[in-house]
Amino acid sequence: MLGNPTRDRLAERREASRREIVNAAWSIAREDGLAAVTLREVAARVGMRAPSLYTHFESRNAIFDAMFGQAWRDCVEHMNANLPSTDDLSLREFLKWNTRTFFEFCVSDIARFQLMNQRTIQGFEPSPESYAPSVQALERFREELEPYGLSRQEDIDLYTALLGGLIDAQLANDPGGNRWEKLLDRAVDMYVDGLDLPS
Amino acid sequence: MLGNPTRDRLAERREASRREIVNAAWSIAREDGLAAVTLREVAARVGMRAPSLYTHFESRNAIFDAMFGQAWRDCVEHMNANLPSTDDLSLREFLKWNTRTFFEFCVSDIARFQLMNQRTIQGFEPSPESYAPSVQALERFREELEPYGLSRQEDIDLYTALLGGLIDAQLANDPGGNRWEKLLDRAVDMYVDGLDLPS
DNA sequence: GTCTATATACCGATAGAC
DNA sequence: GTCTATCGGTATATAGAC
Repeated sequence: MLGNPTRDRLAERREASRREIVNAAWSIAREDGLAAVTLREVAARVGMRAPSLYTHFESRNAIFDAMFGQAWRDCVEHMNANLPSTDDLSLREFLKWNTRTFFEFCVSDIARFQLMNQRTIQGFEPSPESYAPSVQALERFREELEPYGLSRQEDIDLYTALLGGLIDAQLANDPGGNRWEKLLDRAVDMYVDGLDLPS
Repeated sequence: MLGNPTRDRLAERREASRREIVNAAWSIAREDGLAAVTLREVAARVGMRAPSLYTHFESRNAIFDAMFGQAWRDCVEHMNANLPSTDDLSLREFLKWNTRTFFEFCVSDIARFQLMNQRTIQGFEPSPESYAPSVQALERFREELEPYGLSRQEDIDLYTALLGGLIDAQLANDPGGNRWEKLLDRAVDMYVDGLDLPS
């Protein structure tokens, strides 16, 4: 039955409705936080009543699940869209690029960051499908570090803690500012200088 | 009227009730998270009905406020109780002590850490009185760094981001484990080596 | 696919008796 | 100071008409 035009149109409309619902959920989350994403409010923004959402999502958490997957796909896309012009970077230069690009993606949308990296919605666990893009992003990062000889788990753990700490501090203590953003290059220099890479 | 024995006993009983309520709230938070701290559940654990709590606290957030203040007072106390045996420490040694001691305090109680350092309860803002101990803790930390010549805001910001990132990573990705705990000394070495202190 | 109506289960907070 | 009773609101989710 693949290629049946009627079914294609139906599938398209169905997918469009899901997209519209997810977009409405994002707009609420950005304005009033993730907790404010209620079925009533989402439905109101797409011109529906709350129960109608169950036609498109099986639960409220299923909406968060779609948002979670999209956030990480967007993150990968954002990294791809901002690749350095040359691929002949030193480790230091690569990490500075990675740090700044990921930092800016996270800081530009607090609600998205909370959904991606914190556990702010109780009872929500991303499904394996939605979790996949985040695993892919981390795996790709590891592969990019490999040529530099940076493959020890402790080295990578220290970097992720440092990067996460900078993002957290910026969002928690100076949202909209640049108090920690301006420390990014220095932080990477400090990190790289402290590395003891295997020959 | 100070020293009136009747009034003293009443004040003591009143304070004991408040303590009991706060303790019940902590036990709920540790077991099921901060969001599970409802007036009904707190009341049940102290053998009351929910409305009776209003005799001791003017609102649910007032309970969180008391918890917030207590958490930071306990933090200061924990740091004091674990002071190094000698006060003749190098900056490196001092920061290693500070990092480990604060890290262990935070990691030992996730709910408390979330209340202290994250914004997980919407609509809750600590009162000035409850906020005071946290300001005091940070101010004291700055004073302890001063003799080492470490007083630039960027230097301190980088340290707080690093420390917070390590704690966050530990709690989020390896709760109960030591994957980031074992990186603490290395992180401080990296940080101190990267400092450029003014003569 | 969307609706109305409702089920079910909570929540924080208040009034007023005792 | 604690209680019962309740207010007024929230939420997710389901049943069944259209």
